[in-house]
Amino acid sequence: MDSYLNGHRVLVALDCIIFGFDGKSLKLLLIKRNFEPEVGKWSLMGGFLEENEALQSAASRILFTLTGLHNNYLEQLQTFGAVDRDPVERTISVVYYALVTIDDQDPVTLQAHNASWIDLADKPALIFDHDQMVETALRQLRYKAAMYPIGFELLPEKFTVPQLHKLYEAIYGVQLDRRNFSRKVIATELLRGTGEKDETSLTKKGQLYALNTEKYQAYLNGYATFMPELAELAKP
Amino acid sequence: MDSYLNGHRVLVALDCIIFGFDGKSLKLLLIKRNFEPEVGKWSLMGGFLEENEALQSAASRILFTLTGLHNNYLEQLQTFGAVDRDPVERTISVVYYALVTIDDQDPVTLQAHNASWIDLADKPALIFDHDQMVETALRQLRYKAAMYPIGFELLPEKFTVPQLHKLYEAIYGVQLDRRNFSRKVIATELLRGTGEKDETSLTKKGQLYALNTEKYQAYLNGYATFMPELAELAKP
DNA sequence: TTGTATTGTGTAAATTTTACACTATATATT
DNA sequence: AATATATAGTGTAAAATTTACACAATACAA
Repeated sequence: MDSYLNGHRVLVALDCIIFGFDGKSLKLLLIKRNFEPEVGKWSLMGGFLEENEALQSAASRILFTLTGLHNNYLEQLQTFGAVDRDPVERTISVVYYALVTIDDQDPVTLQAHNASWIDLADKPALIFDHDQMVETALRQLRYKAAMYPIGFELLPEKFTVPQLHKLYEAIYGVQLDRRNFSRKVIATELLRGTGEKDETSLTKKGQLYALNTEKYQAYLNGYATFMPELAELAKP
Repeated sequence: MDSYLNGHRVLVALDCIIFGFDGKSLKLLLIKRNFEPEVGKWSLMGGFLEENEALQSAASRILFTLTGLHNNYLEQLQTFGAVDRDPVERTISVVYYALVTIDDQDPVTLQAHNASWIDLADKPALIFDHDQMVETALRQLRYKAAMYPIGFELLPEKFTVPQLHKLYEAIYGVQLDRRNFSRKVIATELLRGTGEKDETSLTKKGQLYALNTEKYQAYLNGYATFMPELAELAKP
């Protein structure tokens, strides 16, 4: 068998939801389009699947193009396939979401693509079905960040427990008791004390921790659930 | 803008994991292929996306073709996009999973496709990346069935609590305390007593319940989490 | 030195989960 | 008809977890 005859072949788009955290709120990397179609409107970063390119590689390429970053957390979310989702031509879009550290960005690359970090709360309306993609991605992030400690992917290498606490409040949009949260995180044994303190603080300086990478891998492989009670917040 | 020039267009396959429950164990509807490629081997039911057809509609069509059923629980799982996943031609496959009641099947349609219900524990090796699809689907089913009461989609209209209990044990592959499970399910208010009893039982006949559809909708919309503690069993 | 903001530790009440004893119903067997 | 066996259904207490909040420690500014 050489090929499937009579098959209908379609253009495969990829769109990427890029999450970041600035210490206060959850952010999205969005682009104000300086190209067709829908020039002037806001959208996710996207592209098309190329010949001899795996989906995951294509998503990785698109993320790299915009941010200059490799090896970030990048996971497939879902594929959007309404017939008229793109008025230009029938496409399906395979959507990925990425977690990146905002500081690691190359500002020149960002500016070249007319991209900026937007507070999730201030998100403008996006083109096509991109709003729905963001909604789905946030739900998936909430689920994954409860089951696995992937939130760390949004923080710099060294961080304090209060920073982690603010991150999780931002992800779930709720208040979490600071003291109970701290104890729970410490109990996971995911943190390795560095002995350093957060010198940027204006008040009491918190202890800086780094990720215990072995434990982290164990958690990713299902060794235990990171914060099971948060999974309930990943609902419609 | 009339079309995207220079874009690479690919064949979009769809594959469908169909779960069923026979009262004892979780089953998969698999086909022993009587057509090319990979004739004679086991695989999931699949097909190709057609022109002017939404992904969800295509999945629904494929499910209907095999089972004669409409309006089943059918949810998109993930898209598989390795370059060489199909040796015949480069394709990507959008995978859906369905929950159906085994009794509702049309045996003639099943036989025409050479399809049979196989115990999940006895699953033969499948073609291409279909084994991986099944593994991912089972994980997703475990997650969803913990958060939302979708397990009911696998049971007949009227069922007893012990039947539901056996179903959940089959889904998660663990023993769940019969008595605690029963109380927890009753507490969800998802069950409406019918006053009838399970006459097929050889010993004490259990009370037959039906689903409270309003509550069911509420749970699907995030009103509450069905069985949060089971979510932890949805891990690699 | 005092006031304010934040970090970090202690602890008890409330809730949920877990484990298991016991009763009830139906059929088969003696 | 009595007894044995299997499954359905109810009760309850111990264990574990979650939640709520008191209090102490650190850093800087006024």
